[in-house]
Amino acid sequence: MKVVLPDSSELELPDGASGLDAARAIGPKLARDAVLVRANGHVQDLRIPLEDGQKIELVTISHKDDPDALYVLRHSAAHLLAEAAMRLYPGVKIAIGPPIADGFYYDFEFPEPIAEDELAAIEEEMRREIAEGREWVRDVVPREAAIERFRAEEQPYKIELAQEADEPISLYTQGDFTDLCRGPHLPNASPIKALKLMSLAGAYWRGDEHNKQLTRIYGTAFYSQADLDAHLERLEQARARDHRRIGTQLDLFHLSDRSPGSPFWHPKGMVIWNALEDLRRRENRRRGYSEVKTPLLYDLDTYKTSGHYENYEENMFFVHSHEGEEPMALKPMNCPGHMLLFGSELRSYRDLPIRYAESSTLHRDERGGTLHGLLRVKHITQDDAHVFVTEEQIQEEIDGMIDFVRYLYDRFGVTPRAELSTRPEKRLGTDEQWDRAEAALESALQRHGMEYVTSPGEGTFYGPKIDLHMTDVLGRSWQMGTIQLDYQMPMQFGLTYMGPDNREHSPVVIHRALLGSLERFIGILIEHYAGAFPFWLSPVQARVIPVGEGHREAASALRDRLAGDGFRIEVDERDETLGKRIRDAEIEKVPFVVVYGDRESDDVLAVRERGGGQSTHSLDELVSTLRELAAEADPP
RNA sequence: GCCGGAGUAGCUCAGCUGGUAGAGCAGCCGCCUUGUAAGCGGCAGGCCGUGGGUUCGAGUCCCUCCUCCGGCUCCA
Repeated sequence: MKVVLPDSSELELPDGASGLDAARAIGPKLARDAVLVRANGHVQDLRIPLEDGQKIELVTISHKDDPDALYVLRHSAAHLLAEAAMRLYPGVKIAIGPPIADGFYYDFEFPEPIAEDELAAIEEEMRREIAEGREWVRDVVPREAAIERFRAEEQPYKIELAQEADEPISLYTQGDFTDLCRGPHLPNASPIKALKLMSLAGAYWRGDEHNKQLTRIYGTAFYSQADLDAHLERLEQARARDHRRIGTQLDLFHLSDRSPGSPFWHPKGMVIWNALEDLRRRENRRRGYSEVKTPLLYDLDTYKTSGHYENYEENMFFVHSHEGEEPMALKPMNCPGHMLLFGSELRSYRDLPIRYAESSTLHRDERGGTLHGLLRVKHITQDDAHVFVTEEQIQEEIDGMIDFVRYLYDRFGVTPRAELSTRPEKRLGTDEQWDRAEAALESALQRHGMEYVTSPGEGTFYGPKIDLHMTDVLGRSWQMGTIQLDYQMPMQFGLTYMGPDNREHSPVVIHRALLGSLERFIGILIEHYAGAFPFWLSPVQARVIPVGEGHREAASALRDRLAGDGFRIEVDERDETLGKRIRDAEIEKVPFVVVYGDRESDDVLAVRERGGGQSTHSLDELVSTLRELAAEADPP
């Protein structure tokens, strides 16, 4: 048979030859260094027979940054981990151990719980395995043989997996350890030049909290120690951008045991908060939204009608009044209030769409262990709105919202990942309604050139939705905005409008938060900018530093002049050296520093930009520069 | 909620196997009078998260609870 190499040349091989055979046919070095083969673009174990006419590409240890090469390396490292665990902890049950974005993990059920300081010994054992020259042997066996084998080894999780795996079942053996595995794997362990076990965590079998909790060991591996070092360095740098750290450093907010999950916003943090509120309010007004304010507390009947009492009760705060028997509950969402508001008057089709916007505070009693800085809080402020439309208006309305999304996120130079979630199996409404609703969402995404992934079946029971996601500095994905079509809640509240046919119709409601929660959005922004906010968002936009005591008056006058133009200006007249005050301004990421001494006047100002660039400008020039930058808040 | 880790000065962190708490930065007070990323000296600052236990003695060991961190689950 023949296979085609990347340079389009053909290689003649005996029938049944594997990727490894192909490598050997080309040269001994390639045979030694190859880690996997891509056959017609698909990652494949080197031991699997190639097929006639396949285009093959041999990937070697020199492709150390190739995602597939790292994947195989880490997958094999996971098997070494399992082998080490089996040797050090007799009786351990092994579950699954895949490679992941930055490494790998393996889930175990240990006879006794293990502690983090035991990882070092396991890691040492893994190194020993590598030093001993582990090789992987691939076997393909019938299901029953695999089950029999794992039954003999008393590995219940593997038995369960073998019962479900597609036949034929492949097994990989290294040393005296055999694992049920799809592969591919390295031919041998020698390419694993650097590895590190990172952490220990609990993880439920099959990701279901009703199942037993297993112990997960996370690790990572690379083709070189330098790559591992670089990876650890990247993690360290990411920690420096963590919004929790920057929030403290820049005096933006703090969190307290006195009210877990509820940030205390400091004056400087409030500047950013208010800038976002201004943006939200101004754009809402431009786009036909009406701002409303609805109560924070409602009686239980309201939540029973909305369905929250039944479906969301464990996340709600209940409060007792001295009056009345039943508790009230703090709203976890604005929708019930907006339903009641809509229902408070008789509505005509001529009134629609009605767009209620509100950014009041929501409270959600999140499960312990899930809170995270500003990114997961109990005190939530959304740029929320509920839009009541007729079915015919859905398309246009969604289209406007996607345009709105683009406008908002472009302000910050970020691109959220959009996810379209379509009809789940359990759902309300007719197929025709779902067809139209999904089409409306999809076509709006397409029209605005938004990239998106579709998640079939992930919509809510009451309608499809578009979610917007962003990634934090630790690589975790967070939901930001959401646009959800809802046919049900208006009906639950008995909402109607009078149609042109003089009959009552149910409106469709679109739940929509575009930035999502302001808390979360600001958290992501802090990390995105690493605290160096663009001028229009900067808590302090310029700091004036008088060189000596004699310049304080002039510096204050300059501050007053610029503040009078609406800029946020401080004077740093502390009794510190100029160098120290410059340094502090840099650390605080102040966009402009104006040094004022004997050489300066209104005609000649010494302006230092964040990062170090220096220039001289007249006051008028400076003001017009600042004006231009401030206008970024509201571009045409 | 679950697994693992951790709570020491405003912040970042030391404090080995139990013997009465320490640094840097910040703060305050002086000196210096500053020209583009840390001038010098001094002072003050702690219920060692909470409650209990072991011990002659607990920041240190054990238990409870709270909170935080990394995961898992959850996240209309």
